Amino acid sequence: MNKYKTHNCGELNKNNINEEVKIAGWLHNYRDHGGIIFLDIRDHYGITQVTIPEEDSNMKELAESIPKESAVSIKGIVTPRPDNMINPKLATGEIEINASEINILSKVEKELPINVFPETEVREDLRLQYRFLDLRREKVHNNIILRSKIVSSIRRRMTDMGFLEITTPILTASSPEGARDYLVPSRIHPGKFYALPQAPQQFKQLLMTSGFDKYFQIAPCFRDEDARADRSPGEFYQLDMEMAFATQDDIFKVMEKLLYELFSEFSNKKINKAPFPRIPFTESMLKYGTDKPDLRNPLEIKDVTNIFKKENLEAFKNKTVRVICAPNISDKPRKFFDDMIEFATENGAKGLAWLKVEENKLNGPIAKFISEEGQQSLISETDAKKESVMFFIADEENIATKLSGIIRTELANRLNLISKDEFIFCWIVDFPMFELNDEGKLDFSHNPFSMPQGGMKVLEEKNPLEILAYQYDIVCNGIELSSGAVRNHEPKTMVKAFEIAGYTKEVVENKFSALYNAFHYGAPPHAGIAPGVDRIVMLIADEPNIREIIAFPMNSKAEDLLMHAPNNVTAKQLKEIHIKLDE
RNA sequence: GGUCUCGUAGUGUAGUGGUUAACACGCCAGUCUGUCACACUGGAAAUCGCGAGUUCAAUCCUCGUCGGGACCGCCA
Repeated sequence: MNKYKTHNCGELNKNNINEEVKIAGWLHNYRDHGGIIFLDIRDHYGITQVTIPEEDSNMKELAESIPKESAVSIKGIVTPRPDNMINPKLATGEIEINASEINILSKVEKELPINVFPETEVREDLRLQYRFLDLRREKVHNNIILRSKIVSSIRRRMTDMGFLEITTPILTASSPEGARDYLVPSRIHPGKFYALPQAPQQFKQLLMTSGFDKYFQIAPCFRDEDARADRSPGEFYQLDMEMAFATQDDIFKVMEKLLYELFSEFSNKKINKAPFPRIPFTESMLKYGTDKPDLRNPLEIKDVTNIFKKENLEAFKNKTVRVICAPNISDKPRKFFDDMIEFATENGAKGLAWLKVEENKLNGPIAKFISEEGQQSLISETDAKKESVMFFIADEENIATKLSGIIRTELANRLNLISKDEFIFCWIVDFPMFELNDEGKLDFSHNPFSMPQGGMKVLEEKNPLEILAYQYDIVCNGIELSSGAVRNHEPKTMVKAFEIAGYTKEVVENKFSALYNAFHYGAPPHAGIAPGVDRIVMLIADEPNIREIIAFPMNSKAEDLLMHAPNNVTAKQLKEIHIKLDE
């Protein structure tokens, strides 16, 4: 028999009545009724109520002396609760343990800095500083359990589909592209550094070249970039996967099966079935004003630039004009529209004109500047029904696109148009291979390792800005879970692509020497993707902040308040790794 | 790096140019044999983040500073 317990706190029921048992856990709550004392003992599995026999005054005194959240072990007889005292909220609600022995295993010696129960709100830095107490609280505790189950489900499903989990190095070489690296100084090689991988990108491509057909890994990734509510500073996990002799559709098929089944396993929300909609990048930017659209939002953006070219509206002249038509809101109070205008201007819009749709005409502040023909065109272009309201965004094209997206989301939120019990996945496809950077020079718009659609031929013949890549994102409810791509496995095409982006052959040879070299020895065509595990868990757990689904998260300034990282190291340690501090 | 925002008992909040700084949870003591967010009675607990300024008087107004958070930049 285990020294501390025969059963956990979630499993005893009326089948155990009259058994002598031991449970161990934390003193969750305490109710002293004078004659009778109730102790709630909580462990990872549940809560069991313990009663203290009235006649045993020593035990009563002992029980009264235990501070909440102390660790205890209790021996006693399982007894049925009186019929009218059954607690349906507890799995163990039919029984209680009549204590015969109480052992205090570890006492709480100070006042608790945060309430474990009842679960009141606590400021976040304090929660992180006392994460071991915070994690006892039901909500976060359950999130961590959920995360564990999701991760093991992912492993099982990937393995069942024939993928091999292969781990790749954590100490590797700094890579020139992308995010800032975390550097690790080398002791043996003065002045040289390892880097923590931003992703196992090159390793997984090398694995494909090594003849492994389907690879995956729950991969830790490290990027020295600032945090966001949905983005951990420093480190995060990806479901990294890659397939050899595979096309975009092969990746989509695997991910659609995985994501649909995974989300179905852990959520009761409605999920769209495969195939997920494939939306070309340019279409997404126009219709939704973003490359990560929330398809729960029924509002769509239309381009009406051409209609306004013929109209005499100064403010819209020579601008890109986009319209969002929201149904059944013409009876909203004036304040609703004023607030929307305020929101729009706060986000950088020059204004937000709006028009009510009436019987075959438009009504509102700018209606008099639009011809009857123009009004008809607007109504038919947006397919507007009576009592709709059209919102207009007019600006330089890029800004109009972005603003329309922001306003589309805000309108849907304020009008409560977004269903809370639905997951809608989609693919954004056909990203451009190149774009102009701020200095007006050509650069890779996403991943330099992506295969251009059409291969070497289009690189040689087409206007670079018109070349599309086999580059795709998977998006769910407006959250980008991942980018992926069919990789460029041909050395010559790689060199050409880099040349267009202004890099010499030497750059490819030196900076990506492992891949570039390997690809000369029979690299298979391959493709992959790497959805963020943290974001998947956030979506399923319905948590808006990433710290709620990570056991020991850093704060937004990339500090671990529990372990005090980063911290100072000794002069000796620095000397060994040949580092002099610049102060 | 920038913008916004928050900082008041252990915790979460309220509040005011002059107060005994309020409420809830927690804590301590007491009453109660059936509670399970027990109830009831009483109590302890706050240099109102820190510094400077304005003022007869600052927790409150101003400036600075420190700390937390959100967003922008950044995240191939």
